[in-house]
Amino acid sequence: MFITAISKKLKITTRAIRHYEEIGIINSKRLENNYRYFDQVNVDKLKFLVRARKLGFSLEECKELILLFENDNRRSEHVREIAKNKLKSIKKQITDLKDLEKSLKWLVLKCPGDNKPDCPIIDELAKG
Amino acid sequence: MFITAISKKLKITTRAIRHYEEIGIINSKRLENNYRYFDQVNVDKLKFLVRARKLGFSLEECKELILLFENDNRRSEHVREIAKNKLKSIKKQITDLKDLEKSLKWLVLKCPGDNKPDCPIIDELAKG
DNA sequence: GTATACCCTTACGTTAAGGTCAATATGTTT
DNA sequence: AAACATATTGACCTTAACGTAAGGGTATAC
Repeated sequence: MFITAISKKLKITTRAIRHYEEIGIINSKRLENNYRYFDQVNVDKLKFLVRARKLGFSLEECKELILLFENDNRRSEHVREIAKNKLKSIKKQITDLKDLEKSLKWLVLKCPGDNKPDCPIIDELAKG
Repeated sequence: MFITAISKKLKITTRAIRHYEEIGIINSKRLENNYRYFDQVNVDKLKFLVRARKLGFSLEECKELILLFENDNRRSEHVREIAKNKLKSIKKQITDLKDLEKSLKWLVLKCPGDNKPDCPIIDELAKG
């Protein structure tokens, strides 16, 4: 398959695909005219990558996962460890964002939102 | 105050402070030796900025908030609108992350995490 | 007179792509 | 064969908020 066909199939841009190749996550063959050609193996890898990205893994992490994907001697504990770490960081992000949400909610609630300058939000940010 | 003193006081790096100045959010005076000098007004602005950053506002948003902070003719509804928009985007981020968390949790649970290659996480990412 | 603790500017690196470009390549009309 | 439309290529620019390093000035203490 050519790059545009895959990009449509996987709903990602051609630019993204080239980027993944540039940083060595995936690869492709070249035809005589220098066009990229993706065989089934490469398409499957790309599919894997897209799915992993959707699960929140960074490209670095995806790279690692693909190596495991391709390694028949992998240990599932290794894969699980990566997923657990990601889960941990996602949990932290959620906690942090919830804290922000709480503070912001409270401030928005306290602010009259009228045409006068007195504003508890500004006051809170400015307080000594 | 000099830049290092403030950075220690506000627990941010000197690089961050210079950056804020570079992009025109804050400003400072210069002494004869070209050192930055921050008077009380500038320190207060920086404090405001640091607090706003902690609440998750981008530097662009902080810039806007500081303009309102300094504008005695502001309307509190303007400030409230900015905070409400931020709140909305934070809520969306939380929802998205929770979805990821759910998927990952399930995968981690299903994976045996032993020394064998069979891994439901890999299978899930690779599935047709 | 040198050690150290500051301070300065310039400028490239980071994440994960998206945008834009000119230069080729291919395919279809005329 | 020439004109035109569409694909593809690599390369460089941009984003956010700094981090990091290089290379050099200044101030105080010992």
